[in-house]
Amino acid sequence: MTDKDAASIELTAVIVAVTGDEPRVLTIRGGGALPTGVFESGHRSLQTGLRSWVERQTHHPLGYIEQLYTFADRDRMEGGAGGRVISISYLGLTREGRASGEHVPAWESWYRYFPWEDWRSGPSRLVARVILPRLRRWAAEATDAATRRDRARRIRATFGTSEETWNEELVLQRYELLYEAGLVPEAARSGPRAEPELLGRRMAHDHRRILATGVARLRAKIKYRPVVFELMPPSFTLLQLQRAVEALAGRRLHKQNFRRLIDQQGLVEETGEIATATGGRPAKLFRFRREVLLERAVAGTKLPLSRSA
Amino acid sequence: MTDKDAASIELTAVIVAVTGDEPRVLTIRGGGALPTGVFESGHRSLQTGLRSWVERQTHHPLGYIEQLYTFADRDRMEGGAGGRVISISYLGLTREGRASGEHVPAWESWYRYFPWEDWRSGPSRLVARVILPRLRRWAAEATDAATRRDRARRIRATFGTSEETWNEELVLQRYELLYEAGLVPEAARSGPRAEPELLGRRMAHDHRRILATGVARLRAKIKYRPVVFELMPPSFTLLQLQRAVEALAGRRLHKQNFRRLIDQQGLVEETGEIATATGGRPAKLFRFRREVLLERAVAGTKLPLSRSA
DNA sequence: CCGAGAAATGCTCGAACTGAGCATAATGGT
DNA sequence: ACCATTATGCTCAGTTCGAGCATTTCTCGG
Repeated sequence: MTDKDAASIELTAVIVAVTGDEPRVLTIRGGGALPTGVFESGHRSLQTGLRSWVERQTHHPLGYIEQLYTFADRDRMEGGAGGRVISISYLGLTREGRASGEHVPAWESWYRYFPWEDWRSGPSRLVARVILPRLRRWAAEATDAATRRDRARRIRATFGTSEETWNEELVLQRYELLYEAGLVPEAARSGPRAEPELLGRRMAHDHRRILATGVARLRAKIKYRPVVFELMPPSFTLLQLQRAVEALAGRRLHKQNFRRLIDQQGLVEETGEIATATGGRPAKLFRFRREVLLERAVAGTKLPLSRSA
Repeated sequence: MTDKDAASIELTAVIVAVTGDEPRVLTIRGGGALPTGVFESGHRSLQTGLRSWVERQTHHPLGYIEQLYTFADRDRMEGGAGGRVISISYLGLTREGRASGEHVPAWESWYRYFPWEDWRSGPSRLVARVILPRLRRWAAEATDAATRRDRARRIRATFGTSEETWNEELVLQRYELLYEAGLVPEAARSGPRAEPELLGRRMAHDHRRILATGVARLRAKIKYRPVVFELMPPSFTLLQLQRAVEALAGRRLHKQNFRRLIDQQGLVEETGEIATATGGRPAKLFRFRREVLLERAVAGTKLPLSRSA
């Protein structure tokens, strides 16, 4: 390779936990950035490089990890030193611990960065009162009629038109639409707006985009893989489990049906113990049946297979 | 960044088409490698870099593209020149065209690389007669009892025990298991075996692993996104469509139910024309309703949502 | 001790979806 | 005209899914 084409590899982590019914993400610099570090020649693999960075910066051990996405078209060549930056991001799940370190690590609710993504108390008022009006203005101000129609369509596709059509997985598409419409601070060329954090707290570089990617991936994944359990304590009540899923999905679930779903899947077993007072009738405690991760690689088909010939 | 930590970025493409009821992948060097190139400082983005490489090497235009995975722990530092290689892979879908170029591009059936993945004519005989016996021997030869049990479990989990438990999505896991068991040539330290290509043709570097990743991703994706249509001609019969899906999934589908599924989803519309003689009664021709890609971001939930409060 | 409030659990019911397969309709070939 | 082959329509029963009623068990304020 020639020096000209060499790149520096940056590892960025989206580490998620759920505490107090809130989905949290591990941040540094007082919530302004995700844990990040350079992939060094001494690291054995991407994963080990990432683990060592996160642990160095936050003193927090990681559990489950999966690769998220690799970004390269990021437009910051500030230093001018030449050479581009490739950013490889990972999604990690863990239970919140006490993070510490010189980089001021902290667990922040991810809704602080995407306040419009929380529909747990019904349709987001922020979407209805602020975002949609502004987006519609943006759509209307296009000079080209085709562009206007296309913008309107994208607004409809990503933000839906009602609680039934809201699709909680489109986190990234929504963020990118807001970005394109110039409604998030990262996109504004001018100085800070007069509305601090109304449309979510900004983060350094493209970290908010990476976070959106992580949230979207996790919201999709909880539907077909038993990953929520990575975020739960060793034993928990079914309501606690439901609250964790709701925190991630940003939506309320039907209690009885949620329970039916869980035990149909045989993912948990009773510990035999009872949760002391949770406000009403005491609840049975359950634990995750880790064996299922080994038994079945899970996931069912959706194709109409035909029986053997 | 210090020079020591700089890396060269390699782009690798898994380009897929379906022709003659076979899933094909675009290769170079006579089928021995995937189209690859260095991500140069002149490329605007990863995607454009990839497109330019593939088009230069194969003279073939690309349609749909998505990022697959980023590999770094590849163990070839042959040149010793220092600096590592990061390999960013992409999955592309297109219709087969005449590829050409100095690199000898060619469309190869992907089952040439993974012959055990084709179950369209019932349970793979290769799996039953060759693979499972060898894997079981490998499992049995472990000295540690726990290792033996674990190997047996992994064999069961990835290869299943019958046609009903075969999971076509586990392409990567199966390849990696075979690799670990030393059954694929890439893993063998010694020279070529006496069984040319019995367990699939080998490819340069880790290209077969990348291909496995692509096949797995595509097999998963056809179930929840209308991506097959990227591989179809402008108009087609429902049987052609079914054969394409079967080619990708490596399994036979139930004809009537497949049709029901397709039109329930409203993905196609009649062109009004009739296919001339396909061996039996003439079939209606259909076209993909591209609008659906815009309308719905698709995908349904699986969470038991509760109605508005 | 009594009644209200909050949760935990059990169950039911009808609508929608799925897996399998029977039956009939068109064509080309022998 | 009969056969092989593919296209299409429809049926039927088993399962899954969305909603919601009914009961059970605790805690807490009076």
